[in-house]
Amino acid sequence: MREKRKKIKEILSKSSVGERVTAMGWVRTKRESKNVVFIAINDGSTIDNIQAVGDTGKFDEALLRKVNTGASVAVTGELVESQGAGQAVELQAEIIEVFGEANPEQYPLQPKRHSLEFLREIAHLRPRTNTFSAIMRVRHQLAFAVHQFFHEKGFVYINTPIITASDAEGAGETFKVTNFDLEKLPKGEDGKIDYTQDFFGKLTNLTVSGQLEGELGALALGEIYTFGPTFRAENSNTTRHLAEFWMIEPEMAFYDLTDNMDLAEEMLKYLIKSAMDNCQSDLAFLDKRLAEEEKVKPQQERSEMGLLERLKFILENDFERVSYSDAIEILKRSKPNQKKKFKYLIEEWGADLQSEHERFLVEKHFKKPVILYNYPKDIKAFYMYQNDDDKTVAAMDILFPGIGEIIGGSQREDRMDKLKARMDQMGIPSEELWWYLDTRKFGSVPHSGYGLGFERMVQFVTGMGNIRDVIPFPRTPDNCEF
RNA sequence: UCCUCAGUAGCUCAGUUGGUUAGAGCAUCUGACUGUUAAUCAGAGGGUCACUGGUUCGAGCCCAGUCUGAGGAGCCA
Repeated sequence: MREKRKKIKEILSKSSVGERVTAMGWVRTKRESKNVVFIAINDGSTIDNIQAVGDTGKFDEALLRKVNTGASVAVTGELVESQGAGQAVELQAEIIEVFGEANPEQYPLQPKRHSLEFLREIAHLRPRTNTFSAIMRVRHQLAFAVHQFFHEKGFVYINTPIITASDAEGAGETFKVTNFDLEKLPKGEDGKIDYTQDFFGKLTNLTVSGQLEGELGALALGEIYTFGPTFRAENSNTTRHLAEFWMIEPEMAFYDLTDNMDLAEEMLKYLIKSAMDNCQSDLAFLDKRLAEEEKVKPQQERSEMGLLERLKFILENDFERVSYSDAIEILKRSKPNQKKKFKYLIEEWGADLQSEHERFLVEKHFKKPVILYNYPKDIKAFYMYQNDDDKTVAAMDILFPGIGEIIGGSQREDRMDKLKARMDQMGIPSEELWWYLDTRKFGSVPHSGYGLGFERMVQFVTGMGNIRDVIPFPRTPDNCEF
């Protein structure tokens, strides 16, 4: 008879020698010699495997033949002190049951190192690897910590719509939402598609940001946040872009830009600390993984700090806060600019900062996270608060080493006349956003908010170089498998 | 979308100046082994050299196109 199943994490941390337990999970490796068989089992509850040991003679040969890498099993037996090195305790197997076999000639995951590119092609199985199960557990911890952080601060979690009609946010290309028969689109007399016949009676798309609706919440509940999926139909093929990603967007009434930066920095540190406190074994594994990956790289490309070191460094240091104008001065005087090493040279105030400039500031100049604020209004969105200098808006971007922009936010323009004027200037149809403008018409208050790309955060904490490896099933141009 | 690089066994890769029958490690299978840690040792099987066309007496290698992947850029979180 088997015992009630215990998770391997519990067995390894809470069970004591002499206890009879049942572990269930997937076989990582089986090592067999004449008299003894060792089975490493993992159930996803922890990065660590439990080693089951069995006397070969006690088990049916046909049964043992089914116990291969990838097979799912239940093993019952006494927890004993391990005779071998590598683990403190092991399971002395009395009963071995096989739930599902995994044909070793066909099962793609071998007990060896696989490339991340190969694992991406088998995304349905990759959570069974050490690396991906560790990433997924850290991802969970970070998501949980997001809710915990805002909850502790009295923020209200609101769900903003995923289908929206406003096309005015200007945050990139959208995916259309329709129930039209695409083979037979209804057309008006002018030959254009007649959206009044569509499901919502107008053109709709998947959300590119919950911010505008989030502001509505903040201007009633005080402090809110959203945490939901976001969709961008940009044809971006980079290590930090997805067509479908998760974004955290807090929005706070009575916060100015400084309050906004303070909150963002505190939140990022809270999330990192939460992962470090609760995912020690996973982060230790990822730290080692990254170190091994770096070893192969040429000296120049190696990062100065290991993963854990880097995370600790973030916790212990204040982010550098630099105005856009100061950043431009620093860049102008910088070596790569003087020696014309930048692809885009910084010549005058007003230039948009390219990745190479952001990387220089974060990775070379300050060597720590940087918050850039007060950007030229012409390179930023219509809803940002217009500063008195008439040139800049109260925007802020938080830049992280290796990731680039992890947070983008601003104090919002709360003055109706200023907002309306800016919308007209930038060609944003204010009729469509009548509900947004209403919040400025009735009881407007200073308020701020920002957006955190969740996957970029997971990337930073896990040390993964490609954003496609920190989401279970990545959606990118030309790829919607699984 | 643009630029660069790559595609050879299930996986990771080597393959010389274009020259006979395409190689290794791991994985798999068979056997050996009294406690292994990605076990070890011996042997075996495994290939549309991404695809299409071209050059050549001869192409994995050269040329053109296509597809796929990666890195970078732009866009951004």
